[in-house]
Amino acid sequence: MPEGHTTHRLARDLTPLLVGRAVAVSSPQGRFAADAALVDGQPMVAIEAYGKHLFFHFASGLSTHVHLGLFGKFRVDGDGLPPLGEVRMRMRTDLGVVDLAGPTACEVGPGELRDSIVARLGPDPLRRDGRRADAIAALGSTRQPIGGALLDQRVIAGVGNVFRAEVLFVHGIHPTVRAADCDEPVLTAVWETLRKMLRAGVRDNRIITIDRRLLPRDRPLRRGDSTFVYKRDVCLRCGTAVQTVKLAGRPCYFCPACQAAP
DNA sequence: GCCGAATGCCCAA
DNA sequence: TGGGCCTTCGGCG
Repeated sequence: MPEGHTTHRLARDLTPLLVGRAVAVSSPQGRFAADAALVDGQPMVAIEAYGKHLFFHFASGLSTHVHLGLFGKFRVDGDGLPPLGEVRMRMRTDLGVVDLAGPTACEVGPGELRDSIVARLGPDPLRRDGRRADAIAALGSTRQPIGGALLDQRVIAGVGNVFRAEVLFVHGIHPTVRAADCDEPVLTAVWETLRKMLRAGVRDNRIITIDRRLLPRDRPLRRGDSTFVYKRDVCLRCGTAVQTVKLAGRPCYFCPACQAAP
């Protein structure tokens, strides 16, 4: 379930297990073996989340960069679950074992690696240094439709296909509206809603974007309802058939009744 | 067993 | 813009 909230939650959860301890790093599956050797046994000094990227910083100045992609998963041992699959990276401390399977990226590099990755990212609404003004400037100066711009990690880091659809729904914005044509107060509100949604995602460790205050009082909620439009057949608020439009190469769900066409 | 889809993204044309 | 890659899982034979 990797959007930006996932990395921040992982940073939070893994910190007490790994940070301040010597970490044995290995690659049972093998593909990460050469890189693992570069940091094996070193003390970890910090875990950093930036958008959908994770950095495990070691005392030597080297860091492991991880991007989960669509399928990557971490697992902490001790819960007796079935095997995770091919374990690309294993980190072991005196407190336990952390396994990583299926990442898009898992590599060790110097501080410059981290900096070059971060340089490609826009502000992260979950970080203290995530500047709203930077996001608004980027949205205001792109020719992209807002539904495309929101998936662009150079504009805002950490937004994925669920949050883009849901935030546009909340503000009644049709995904094909040009970002630059939205008024600044609207873009400001979009940023603030994303921040709220992402924070809730960190708290809940899953994406639940629905807000009862935005629904008719008599609208029944079913068990499992977690979004207004994302991957739904009908709009949670009004029942109109949900449509999709391909933006940034991926289907963007929207309600044609609640989100007025441009 | 095979196929397609899935909260992502890179790269070649 | 399309294909490839990372992996799992459910639906369909």
